[in-house]
Amino acid sequence: MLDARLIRSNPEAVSEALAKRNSQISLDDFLALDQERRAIIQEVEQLKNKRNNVSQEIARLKRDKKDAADLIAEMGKVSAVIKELDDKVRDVDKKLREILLTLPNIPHESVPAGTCDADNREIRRWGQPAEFSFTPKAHWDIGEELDILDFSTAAKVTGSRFTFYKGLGARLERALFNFMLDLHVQKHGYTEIFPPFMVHRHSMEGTGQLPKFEEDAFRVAGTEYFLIPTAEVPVTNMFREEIINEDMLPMKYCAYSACFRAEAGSAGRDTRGLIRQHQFNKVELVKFSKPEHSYEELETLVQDAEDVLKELGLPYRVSLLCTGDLGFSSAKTYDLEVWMPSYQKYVEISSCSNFEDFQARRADIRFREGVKGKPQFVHTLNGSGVAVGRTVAAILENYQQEDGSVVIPEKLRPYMGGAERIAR
RNA sequence: GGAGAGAUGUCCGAGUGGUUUAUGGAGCUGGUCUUGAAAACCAGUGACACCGAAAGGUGCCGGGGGUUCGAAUCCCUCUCUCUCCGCCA
Repeated sequence: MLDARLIRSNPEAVSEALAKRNSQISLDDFLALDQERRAIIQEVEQLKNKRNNVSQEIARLKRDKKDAADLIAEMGKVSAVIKELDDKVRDVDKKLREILLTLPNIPHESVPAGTCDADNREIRRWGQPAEFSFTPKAHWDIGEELDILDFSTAAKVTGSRFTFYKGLGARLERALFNFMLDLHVQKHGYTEIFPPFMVHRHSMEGTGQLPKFEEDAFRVAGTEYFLIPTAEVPVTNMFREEIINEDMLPMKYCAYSACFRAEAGSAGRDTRGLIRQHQFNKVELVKFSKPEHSYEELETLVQDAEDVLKELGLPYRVSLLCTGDLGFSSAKTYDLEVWMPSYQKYVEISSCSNFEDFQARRADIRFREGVKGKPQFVHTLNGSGVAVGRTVAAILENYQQEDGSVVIPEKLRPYMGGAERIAR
């Protein structure tokens, strides 16, 4: 959520910034409502002041056993007007908030201008894509041939875009998120969280999934609960409506969770394999930072996510998203893309963003500077550390052997009961 | 799911319609005393949001709505917490 004061004082700059991210939004309605709101408030507060004073006067008269009928009658009218104006303010406030909730974040100045992913800027690469002496297979074929991934049974039991993992496949999935959690907790100093997998509407609003993207989420019928699309939602909202002590910052959390996404509008895209599922596992990194340090925190967050891929020996690149490709809530995002031999390209496996105070303002997450300082909004950041299903896909494809077996990355073997290879 | 109790400022905790526009304590800040600290004593300090150029004003006692000239206090409703019962991993 953007600061209403910023829009009020600098509307041209705001609409310019929003235009850069393909968001042609007029702020005229907002500005008109904002002005109306302040006019009504001034009027109604004067009346309330009068009412408060006269009520004291009535109390005094009653104590002295004097007649107050005239004043009471007069205040009856004043109160009726106050009620009317209060209703108006409430109505205008609601409209203003609705507008604010649909405005995306303003991109950071270091974000390149652009309209789509072709305009994203590659920052660095790590690792060499493996040369195969044979034609590498896609992970869904590898997985089915090894009998560790079963898509058709999942389709029978649940539907498309779900998967059964079996045997060492299931073990690999579990090994990966345990490995990732240990890495972030022990090496990178994050505090581990195991969050609820459902949240209420306000939390979804707090991190920016709602109200605009409701069709992307799964809602539990008959309830107000949503299945979380990422652990970012429950973990960031842990501190909703809180004022954090300055000396607690920065705070770093990592959380495993299953993630649920309706993938509305993705029909026909990545229909095979593990890349685009309605349910997948992910280890998420979440940071709360003081504003002046949030961009340093973003860089280390990206490095922490990269470390997962380095330890697993998976070639990847880091790209900086352009203004047009930026997520709704984000001010700046780096994507980590892992090399996927069957695609012959890099595929997104992590997305690391600084939301600045956009989420904090929606969820009301603040901190206090010093003992007497005024509370101000924190900056929130998060990134996948990393998506587990896509990591399985990447391992199967990058570590596949000519005989159809898959070598297990060394760092993962302790988590796999010492197994070195998955074979038929 | 049933029955009951509760939610007040950073914390504890008073307060059932008008000198409460929130009592008292703890805490916090400063001071006295002390070699220093603690204790004691004295003084100060009350969240947060909004409107306003400012002076100042308005709102806020879990959330929302209502009654009233006036609500922390009365009514309705929702959420959460606790106790007991039932059910359950």
